Amino acid sequence: MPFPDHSPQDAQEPDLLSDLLPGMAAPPQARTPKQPRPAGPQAETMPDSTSSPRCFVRVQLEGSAAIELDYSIPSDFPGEVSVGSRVQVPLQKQRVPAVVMAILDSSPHAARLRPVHALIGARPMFTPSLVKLAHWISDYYATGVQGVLRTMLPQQVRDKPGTFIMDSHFEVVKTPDLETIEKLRKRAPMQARLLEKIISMGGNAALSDLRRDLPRAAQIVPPLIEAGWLTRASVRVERDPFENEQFLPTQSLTLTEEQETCMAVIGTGLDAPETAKPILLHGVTGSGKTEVYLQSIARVLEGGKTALVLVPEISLTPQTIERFKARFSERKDRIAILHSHLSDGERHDEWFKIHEGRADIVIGARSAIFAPLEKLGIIIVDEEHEPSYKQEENPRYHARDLAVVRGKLEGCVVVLGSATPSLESFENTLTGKYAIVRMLRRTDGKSLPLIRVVDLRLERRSGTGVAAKDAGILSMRLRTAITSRLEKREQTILFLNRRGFNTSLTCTACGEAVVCHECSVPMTLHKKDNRLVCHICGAQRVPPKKCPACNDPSIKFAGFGTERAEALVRDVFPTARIARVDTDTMQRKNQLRDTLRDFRAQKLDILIGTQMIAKGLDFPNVTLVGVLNADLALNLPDFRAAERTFQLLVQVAGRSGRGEIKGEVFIQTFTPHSPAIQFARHNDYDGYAAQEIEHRQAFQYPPFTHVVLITCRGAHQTRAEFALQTLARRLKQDLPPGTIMGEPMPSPLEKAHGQFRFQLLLRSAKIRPLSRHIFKTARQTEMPQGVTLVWDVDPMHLG
DNA sequence: ATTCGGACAGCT
DNA sequence: GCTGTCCGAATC
Repeated sequence: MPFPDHSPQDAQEPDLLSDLLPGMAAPPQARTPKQPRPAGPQAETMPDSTSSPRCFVRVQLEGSAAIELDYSIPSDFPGEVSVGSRVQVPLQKQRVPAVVMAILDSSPHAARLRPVHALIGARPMFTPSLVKLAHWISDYYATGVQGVLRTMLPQQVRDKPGTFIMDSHFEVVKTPDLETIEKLRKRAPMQARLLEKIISMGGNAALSDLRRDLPRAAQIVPPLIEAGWLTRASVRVERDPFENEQFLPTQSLTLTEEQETCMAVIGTGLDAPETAKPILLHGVTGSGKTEVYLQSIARVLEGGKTALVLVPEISLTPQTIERFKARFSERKDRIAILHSHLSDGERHDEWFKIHEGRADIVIGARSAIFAPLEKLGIIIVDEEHEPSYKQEENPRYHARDLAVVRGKLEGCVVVLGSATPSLESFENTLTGKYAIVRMLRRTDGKSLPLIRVVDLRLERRSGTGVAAKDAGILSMRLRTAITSRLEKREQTILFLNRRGFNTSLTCTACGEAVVCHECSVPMTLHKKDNRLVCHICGAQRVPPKKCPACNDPSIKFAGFGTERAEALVRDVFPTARIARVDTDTMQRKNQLRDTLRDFRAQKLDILIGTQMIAKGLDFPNVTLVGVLNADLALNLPDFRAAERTFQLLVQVAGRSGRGEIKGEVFIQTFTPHSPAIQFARHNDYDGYAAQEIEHRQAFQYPPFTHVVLITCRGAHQTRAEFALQTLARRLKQDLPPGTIMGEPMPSPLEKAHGQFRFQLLLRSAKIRPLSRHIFKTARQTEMPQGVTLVWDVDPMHLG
C-alpha cells in the first residue's frame, strides 16, 4: 500500500521538521553559489569574527535579487536584531530592505562584512514560526523565499509601516464661567461655540467628531489652547472596517450530543496541543459547526492564547463576523479582520493590531494564515475543501495545508471543518494522520430536502417539438416544480456551472463522455486538428463517429451557455421576477449584495446563478433548488471533477428548505447513474469517499500522488510550445524515481488573454524531490522572449 | 534591482 | 594606449 506524503504531514515527519529549523539546508533557490573566496589566513583571527559570538546576520534581500547575504551587527547597534526582523542593509551604493533569516556567530566572509544599517520597526515583522513557514513554503512549492516573504506582509505594511491616521483629542482643563464665555462669544464667537461644544460633550472630544458640526474646528482651536482652556493630544485612529456595525451580545448555546463529543475531542487537543493531531470536523450543513468553533475559541482565550479562523473569501460577510463579535462582545475590539476588500489603510491597521498584540482573534480569508499572531492556541479552517484556499499566483500555496504546517510549527490545535471534506483531508483521517469527528444531524432537527434526479436522456426522448430542444436545459419536471413555487409565492434558485468548457465529447443517448483509457478522465476535443486529447497524459485519439459505449451516433459536445439558460427561463416564465448572478452580471461593486438583498426581501422569484450563490447563504423562503447541468462539471478534464460535483450537490441540497417548509432539489443530468450524483442524492459522504478514493488510488491521483502542472504561455504559439518541449526534455533526464510524467500538450483553454498556453503534468508520491528538480531545471532553462513559464504544485484546476 | 568590471571596439 | 560601451556577474 502506497504511503503518500501528503503535504501537511510532511511537517510531522521529524526529519522534515528539522529542515525547518534555522540553519537548515538552504532551499533550492537560496543555494547561493558561495565561492569560498580565499579569505586570507588572518581573516579567521580578525577580532570581530572571534571576540563576540552572534554578531552576524544572514538576510534575504527583499527587492532586487533573490539571494542571501551576510552582514555584521555592530556591538553598539541600537535595538535588538532577531530572526524575522526587517532591516535596512547597505548593498553596494544603495540601502535596501531585507529580512533576517538567521543569526550567525561566524560567517565565511567575516572579514569583509558591512554592518546592518538600521532596523525597520521596533519588533520583528515576522514571528519565528512564520520564518520557518516561509522556508517550508519555498521548499514545498518550489518558489523563492523572497516572494514568500513578500506575500506574507501586506503591501502597505511593507511600504509604509506604521503610518497611522492621527486624530487630535482635546480636553477641557479649565472650565470657564458663564461670564467668561459671554465675553469670548462677543470677541470670538466661533471659539466660544467650540469650547461650549466640547464641554457639552463631557469635557473632551476628538477633532474628527468636532469637524462634523464645525468643519473649521482645526483653525479655531489653537487660540483656545493658547489661552489655557484646552489641551491637545495626538491619538492614533484605527480604521475600523466595522465601525458602524452594532452587535448584540450572544451567549454560548447548549450543545447537542454530537457537538459535545466534538468539543471533547477538540478539548483533548487543547490540553496537549504539542502532540495533537489536526482534527477534521465533518459536519453537515446546519449541524452547528460555528458554535463549536466559538466555544473552542472561548476555551483558547481563557488559556491566554490566540485564535486564527480562516474562512473562504466568499463567506467573510458581515454576518459571519457579527457572529464572532457578538459572542466575544466584551473583547470585540480584540478581533482583527483580514480580507481582500479592506482598504489599504484598514488592512495596514488590522495587521498592526495583530502585530502589536492588540488582537487575540483573527478572522480572515486565505492570506490570513500569515497573520503575525503569537501564542497561537488554535487554527480553524472552515469549509476546508474550498478551492479558493489555493492561491493562484506565486507562491501558489494552499492555506489549509499551511494551516496544518503552521499548527505543527506553533504547537497548536488545527480544526478543519467541512460538510464535504476534501479527499486529501479525509484520506488523512483514514491513515491516522488526522483525527475525525462527525456531526451528521442538524441542530434544528430538520431533515434534508427531497432530492430528485431528472434523467435528461428521458426528457429529451419524451419531449416534443420546441420543448425537446430545450429539454436539455429545463426539463418538464423542473418547469412544473417552478410553476408551483410561483403559484405559492415561494422562491427558486437555479444553478449553472460556469466552469464547463464546451469541449468534451458526450453521447446524448447514454450520457457517456469519451474518456482516456489510461487516465479515466474525459478527453478534450481540439477542433483545429480534430483530435481528442487527454489532459492528464497528453494521449491523442481521433474522435469516434459513434458512441463507444452504446454505439449511438448522436455523440456531440456537451454544454450550453448561461445566457441561453436565462433567456429560456424568462421565456417560459414571462411574469416571474428573475435575476442572474455570475461574474458577468456582477461587475458593479455591491451588485451581488443588492441582488441577494432583493432576493431575501422576496422582490425576486427566481435566482439563476453560478456557485457564487451556493455558499453559506440562507434564504428561508427558498423551497426549490434546481441544478441545471450537473454533468458539465463532471465532464471536465480533471480528476477532481466528480469530487467537485459531489460537493456542489451536497451543498446545494443544504441550501433548500432552511425555513419552515420542506425543500425540494432537482438535479438534471445525462448521467443519473454516476456515483457523484447518486451518493449526493442519498447524502452519503462515506460511500462517495470510499469509491472515489479507490478510483484515485487505482489511477494514482491525489491524495496518492502530488501533481505539478507546468505551463508555458506566450503570444507566439510555436515558441511557447517549443519552450515547453525543451523543458520537458530536460526534466526527463534526471527525473526523480517514481515520477509519472505526461507529454506537453495544449491547455484545455488553448488561448487566453491573447496568449497560447501549453502544459505538462507530472505526478509523484514524493513532492519535494520533484519540486526541487523542477525548480532547478526551470532555472537552468532560459525561456524565449515573450514566453512565461509557470509551475503549480498541488494545482486545484488542471488548466 | 543596481553596480561592478572584464572584454572588446574604436580612436588617437 | 586610452576611453567608451555592452553584458554578464556579483552584491555581504
